[in-house]
Amino acid sequence: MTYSEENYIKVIYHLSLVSPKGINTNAIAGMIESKASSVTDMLKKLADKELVNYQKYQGVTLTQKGLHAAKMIVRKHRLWEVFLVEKLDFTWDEVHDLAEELEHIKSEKLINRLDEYLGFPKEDPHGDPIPDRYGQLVKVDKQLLSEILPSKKVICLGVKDSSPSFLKYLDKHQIALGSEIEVVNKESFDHSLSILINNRQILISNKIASNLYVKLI
Amino acid sequence: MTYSEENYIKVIYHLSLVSPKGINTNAIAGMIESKASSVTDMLKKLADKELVNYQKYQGVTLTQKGLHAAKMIVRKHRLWEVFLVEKLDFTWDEVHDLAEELEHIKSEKLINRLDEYLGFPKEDPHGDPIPDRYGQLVKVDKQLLSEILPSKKVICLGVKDSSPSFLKYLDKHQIALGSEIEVVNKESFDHSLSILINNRQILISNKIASNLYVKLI
DNA sequence: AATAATTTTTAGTTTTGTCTAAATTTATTT
DNA sequence: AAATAAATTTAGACAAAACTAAAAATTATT
Ligand SMILES: [Mn+2]
Ligand SMILES: [Mn+2]
Ligand SMILES: [Mn+2]
Ligand SMILES: [Mn+2]
Repeated sequence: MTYSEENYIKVIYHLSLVSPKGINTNAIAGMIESKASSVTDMLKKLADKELVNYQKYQGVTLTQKGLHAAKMIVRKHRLWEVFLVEKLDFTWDEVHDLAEELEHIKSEKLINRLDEYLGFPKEDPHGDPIPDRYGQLVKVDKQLLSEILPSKKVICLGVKDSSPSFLKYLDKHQIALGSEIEVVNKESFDHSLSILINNRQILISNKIASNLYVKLI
Repeated sequence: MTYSEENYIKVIYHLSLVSPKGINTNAIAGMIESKASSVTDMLKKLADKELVNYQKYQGVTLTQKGLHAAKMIVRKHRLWEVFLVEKLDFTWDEVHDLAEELEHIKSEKLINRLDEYLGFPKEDPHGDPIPDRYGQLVKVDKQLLSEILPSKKVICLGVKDSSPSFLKYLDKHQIALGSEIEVVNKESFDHSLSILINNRQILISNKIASNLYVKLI
């Protein structure tokens, strides 16, 4: 598999988690920052290699083989992110782009050794699950903070958006994975939230709240 | 710089160390396992980017810019090799091919953090020097074992050939970096050597001896 | 100095992955 | 059910990096 093929497979995988039916050409083009015609070309190639099920105009799904390949790329991406944060002291907003490169290094042995070296982590620095060497992953039950009712207490488990700007916002407000948050009030007009975190009460917008994964304590 | 351009620059650098005059098209083609015509095409491109000095039929040399780029690639290659051996328990015969991939990961910050994490090593697992972040490298005075006179004692510093087959040969005969070797006898007919290592006397061919770097104790 | 051998370059293709523009299919409105 | 809009595919082109075969330049040999 080429670098480019791997990126397509990974994007189709991520889109499949959100909408389990056939994935649109345009959705893929959007994620990969290319044009629909380029996507069509690639889908034919991936179908030839039996990595995707593709029929003209009908969208695309991963085959078993494609799904496994995708999980292995995600595994590599997330293990490298853990390495960068845990061992090389990178911050959680710095690692994604680097992992985009590192995820294409082709060696099962390397990634399994890295996994072992890191102590077989189950989650990456953004709270996303890391598939094991067989593609198995632990699905933790999480909700978006925006869905939590007032007076409930939650613990922060992960982020939906892992862009540097969002992560830096969280750092600034001292919201980290593991933080305890109490929803004090929900504003019905704009769906903003008053939350209690680290004994301080702060106001966050709905956009923030709908990008934070939490679970009830 | 593309993956391929980086490989060419690195090969020209390695060839320059052996013969400091202009590097031949064919020599490059041999190292990179491509054809002379492909090399000519690439040399034009590298000259456009001011990474090499190139004039038709006159061979090629690295510019200052090209030399620095080459050293940074070699730095990355060798630091990754150290990482794989020191942290992930790879053997010295397993790491070269992996480092060929890892050396293309583009991040100064990553490589400088890795350098720090590894304790700023001066040499890679094969005894080759690691350029620092400015391209500076410590040149250790070493000779080939084949040039050592009988009855002299040396310490093993590195390998010239770092192919898995040669490295495995050394492992099998318990010759490692740091090993003490005494040259007992040199056979004038085939230039093979009798050496004393780990209190055992063994016979090694000239080919082996001329791929082992040593220094007199 | 002329010829032969070797090396290097040029010319013309190929493959991969991308693009634009046009054509086709599917979905949405009127 | 047409007509219109949107999504998707096809056709044709291009750049990167490789190739083969032929031409040109350099080097070695007679
Ligand atoms: Mn990431
Ligand atoms: Mn992540
Ligand atoms: Mn190496
Ligand atoms: Mn090495």
